[in-house]
Order: sequence, then C-alpha cells, then structure tokens
Amino acid sequence: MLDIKFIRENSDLVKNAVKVKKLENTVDIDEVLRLDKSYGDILKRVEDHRGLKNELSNTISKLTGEEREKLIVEATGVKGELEILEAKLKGTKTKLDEMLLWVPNPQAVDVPVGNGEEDNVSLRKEGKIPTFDFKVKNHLELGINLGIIDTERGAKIGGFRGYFLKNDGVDLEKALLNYATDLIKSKGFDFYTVPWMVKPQYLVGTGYFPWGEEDHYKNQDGMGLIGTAEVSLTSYYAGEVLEEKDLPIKLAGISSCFRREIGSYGKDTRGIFRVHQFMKVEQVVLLPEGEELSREWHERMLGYSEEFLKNLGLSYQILLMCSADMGAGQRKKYDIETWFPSQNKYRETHSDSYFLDFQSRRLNIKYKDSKGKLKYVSTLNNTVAATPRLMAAVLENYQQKDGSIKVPKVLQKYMGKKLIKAKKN
RNA sequence: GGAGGGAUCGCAUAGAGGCCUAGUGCGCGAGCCUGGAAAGUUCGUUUCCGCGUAAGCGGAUCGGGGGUUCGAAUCCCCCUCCCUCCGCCA
Repeated sequence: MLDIKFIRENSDLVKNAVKVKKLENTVDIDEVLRLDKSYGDILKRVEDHRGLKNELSNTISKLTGEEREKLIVEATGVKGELEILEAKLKGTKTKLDEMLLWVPNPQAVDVPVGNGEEDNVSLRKEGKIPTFDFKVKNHLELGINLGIIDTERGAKIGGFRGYFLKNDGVDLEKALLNYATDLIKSKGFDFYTVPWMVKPQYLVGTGYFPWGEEDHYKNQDGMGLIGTAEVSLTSYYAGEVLEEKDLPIKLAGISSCFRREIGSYGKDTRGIFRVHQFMKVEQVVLLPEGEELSREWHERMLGYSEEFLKNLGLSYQILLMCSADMGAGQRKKYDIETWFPSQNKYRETHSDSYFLDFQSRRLNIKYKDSKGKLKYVSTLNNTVAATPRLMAAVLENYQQKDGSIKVPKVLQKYMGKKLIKAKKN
C-alpha cells in the first residue's frame, strides 16, 4: 500500500506505474483521488459535529433541571445529524480503502518498461552449460527409470500436477533443502518453520491479495494456504514496533508452498517442474527505510542464491524483470533461471524482490528510529531453494549416459552417497 | 466439541455511566541538586488524522466490530486472540 499523501503528490508517477505494470483494468487513480478528496471533506464535517457533541455532553454533566433537559434535546439533534454524516464517512472510507489495496508500487528507476516476459533483460549468464555425448533425458524420464518420481500415481491420488517422490528422490530433495538451510543460516539468518495456513489479511498484507487471490487455495474456515513462506515470515512482526538497533532482521524459513497455477493450465504439464505443492527455503529481510540500503540488500540476497547454485555446479542466468512481469508491490525483481538441458534453456528457479514500505504499510510493521520517530520498515525476500523444480534441474544436469545421477559434491554428505542409480529388483 | 477466566499508555496494575482531560508504580527523556555520579526532586512521556511557522487547538484511540445513552474503558450483542480445566488427538 502506498501512502495516500504520496499518491496525491505523485499522481502522475503512480498512474504511470498502473500503466506499465498492466493494471489499468484493476484501478483508476483519478477515482482514488476523487474519493480521497470527498473523504477529507466529509471527515472535516464529522469532526466538527463530534466536537460540538463532546462540548454539549460536557456541559450537560455540569447542569441540572430545565437547562439540562434543554441541552439534552439539542444534543439529540446533533447526534442525529452526526449519524447521517458518519454513515456517509464510513461508506466513503470503505470504498477508498478497498481501492488503495489495488494501487501498485511504482517500479524502481532502473526497471525496464515492457509488455511481458519477452522484455525481461538477461543481465549475465554464469556457469558452464553442460554438454553431453549422449541424448539427454528430461527429469521425468530419468526419475521414472530410477524409481524416484511417480507422477502417474501422483495424479491418481493428488490430481493434476500431483507427484510422489520416492527413496533417493526424497533424499535428494531433503539434501537440497538441508544444504540451502545450512547455507542461509551461515549468513546469519534466523531459521523458522512457519504457518502454512494463514489469515487472508496476511496475504493481503504481503501483496498477494487482491491480485493473486485466484492462485491461492482457501480452506473451509477462510484461511489461505501460502504460496511461499515469505507470507508468514514477512508477517511475523505485523502490527509491531521494532527498534532500529534490531534491524536488519534476517529471517529464513522452510515451508510447503501451494499454488493453484490457475493461469498456466497448459504450461509445463510434464514432470515435477510446475506443481501445486512444493517445498521452499526462503529468505526475508526487514530494513530501515531508504532505497539505497534496500538495493544493497537486494544484490546481497541475490548473491546468496548465486552462491548456492554455483556450489551446486548449476549454470544460470540473472534476469532483470520488466515492469509488466513484476508484482504490483515490487519495486524491482530479479529472477534466476537455471539451465535445464532437456529444454535447452534457462528456467525460473529463484526470485528476488524488494518492496520498500509497500508490504510494511499493509502489515503495519514499524520501527522507532534513533530520534524516536516511527517509520515503516522496508522488506525484501528471495528464494534460496525451491524443490522439486530445482531437483529436476539437478537430475537433468547431472545425468549419466546410463541414466544414473551423479550427486553434486556439496550434497554428498547430506545424501550419504555419490551416485543415484536404479534399485535392482 | 464442552466449562470457566482474561485482553487498559513501553511493562505492571487501578478503574464498575459524567469527578477519566485514563490514576499509580516501573521504565524512558529533560531540568534541578552534585566536583562527577548515585540517591533525591520537578516536569514530560500512546499512537494516528486535520488545522497551524510554532506554541497550540480539534478529532479518533482502553483487543476488533456493532448497539443502548445527551454522554461508554465501564452496560448489551457479535468476533478475534490468550490462559485454566474436561473430551478427542500426532
């Protein structure tokens, strides 16, 4: 959420953000400004009436007899007028608040303006793309042959995009997540497990709602299933006031993640690349205000993910996302795409964003600065590792001619083996 | 699922229709005192919105939302969360 004052003073900037983020059919900034003006006018009248009412009540308490009765009649009249005005005020406020939830965060100055995926900018490519002297198999074929992935029965039991991991498949997933956990802990992050089901207000607070409501599951109690631990971790301090000396707060966590993948029916339907339920280790950082500091951390967090991929020996590219391909609340976003040999291209495995105070305003997370002034924290989040997609990348990049999988060096101690091969019957 | 008890200023507590403009203690800040400190002492100390250069003034705010009343921290209804006990359960 943006400060209404900011919207008033920078309406052209905000209107432009609506345009380049392709959100014109969701919010009209002129309408927001009109409602804001109207709200201000009504509020003034309501406050005047309340002042009068308070004054009358105070006087009444000091009077007796006829004078008292007379004033009570007058106060009753004021009360009636006030009730009408207050109803109007409330209606306007409700509408305004609802609209403000849809106002996007303008993108940072160095974000390319674009129309979609095709306008994202590849900043650099890292690592050597592996070459194979045999026909490469995709991760599903490899997984089925090794007996470590079963999507057929996964779909039977779990529906479309359902999957089972089995034996070494489970161990490989755990190894990736455990390595990710150890790496991010070594960077000084506190490590949490988190609620996977959250109140909708925290999905609104982190900016997933209202835009992404369709992509989330809800249960019969109205709770939402998180699509990422970012939701719970960023919300951890919701409604609280932090001390500046305690910042930055560096949180990481592991959770299952649930996504309906509503906009991607036909995409990536084979294998365990795009699934409704997956595991992820995520990092969240809370900072004092100031864009430079956020940008510094944005790069630093990207570095942690790169370190993770480099140590795994995977090649990847860094994408700077264009305006149309980033979230409404994000100032700037990098995706990391990891090389998938069977697809002969890089595919998204990581996402790194900063928000300034967009989330913290919605979540009401403040801190007291050195002068005792209350300010909103700046938030960032980034993927450390998401499985089974990343596991698919490992399978494909480390496949051998005989269909076995070499275990990346850093994972060997977690797996307790150097090679994944088919179980003999 | 059932039965009770709670939620008040940073923390702890008082408060039971108008003496609440929310008291007191602790903490915190400033001053006085002191060679310096401690102790003592005086004043200040929720947050948000509006007007104002400012001092200040007005409005809201006692978990949240409704209601009763001229007037609600206080009475009524609904909700959320926390605690105790019973049942069930990994």
